[in-house]
Amino acid sequence: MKGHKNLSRRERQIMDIIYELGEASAAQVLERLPNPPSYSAVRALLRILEEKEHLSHRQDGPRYMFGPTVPHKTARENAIKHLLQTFFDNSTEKAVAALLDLSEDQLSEEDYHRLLELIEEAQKEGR
Amino acid sequence: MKGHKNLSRRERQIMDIIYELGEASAAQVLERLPNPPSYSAVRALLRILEEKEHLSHRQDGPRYMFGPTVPHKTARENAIKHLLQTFFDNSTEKAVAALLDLSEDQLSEEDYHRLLELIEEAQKEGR
DNA sequence: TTTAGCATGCTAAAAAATCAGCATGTTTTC
DNA sequence: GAAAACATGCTGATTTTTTAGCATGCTAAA
Repeated sequence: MKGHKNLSRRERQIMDIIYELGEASAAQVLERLPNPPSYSAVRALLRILEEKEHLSHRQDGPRYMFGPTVPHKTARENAIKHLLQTFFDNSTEKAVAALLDLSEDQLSEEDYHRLLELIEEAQKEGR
Repeated sequence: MKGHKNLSRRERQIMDIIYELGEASAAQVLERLPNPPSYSAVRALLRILEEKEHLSHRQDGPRYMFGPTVPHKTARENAIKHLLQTFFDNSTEKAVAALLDLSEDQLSEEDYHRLLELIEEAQKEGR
């Protein structure tokens, strides 16, 4: 019953923002929402997400800061799995290829070096 | 106004299924939907997605086969961009690392070899 | 301490999404 | 060729989502 799969449109948008920021206040979320609704509406959704246990909050001075219930790493993994299944036929290679293709222009010589090391290390550990 | 961002829950589930399969009939979609609704409901949603121009159909004998309007490659790229931004701080390296970490067990010696080649090639082309 | 600025909780209305049913047409099977 | 199986188009009702508004409390500044 859990997972991102059962979130509504707005709920998902909000979760994405919070994953991106790590944690966020209602105002921060509002700032980044496309077609932003009222401040009230955002708070209502945050409350709902908290009821569904996708978020929890801590008090930060006068305001609430909302963060994900699921650890960042877990959420990441789930997101990757879903991406692999939906678009890459569960092939790690295809995904890496697309990733490289997409960011080719922005990668420096050193970046490539680090990537090579990354793979060599993974290879060793795999033994 | 486009993009996956404005899709409702069911719409998104359906689009994911269709991206995964390439194209699909109403029956195929129904088979794979979590908490599957009626056949009628699925068809209604497919019609809506077609109105919004996320899908189009072709006749395949007696039935309709629905496929994405946006080319698979473009959809992929958008999905990756979104993932990078939401979970990886727009860092290709972090994403590759997570990808390797996730599928470590399933990668053979040869797979690693191909990955290395992939990166070396990208590096050359980048010059 | 009084006031202005924000914050929250709660509620109810408006809008959108989701669903199922019926009428109908076309293959396919017997 | 009749019937069963399966397809579509369309429509209207239900449910969920999304929204804004109001009452209230806390913080900080004048």
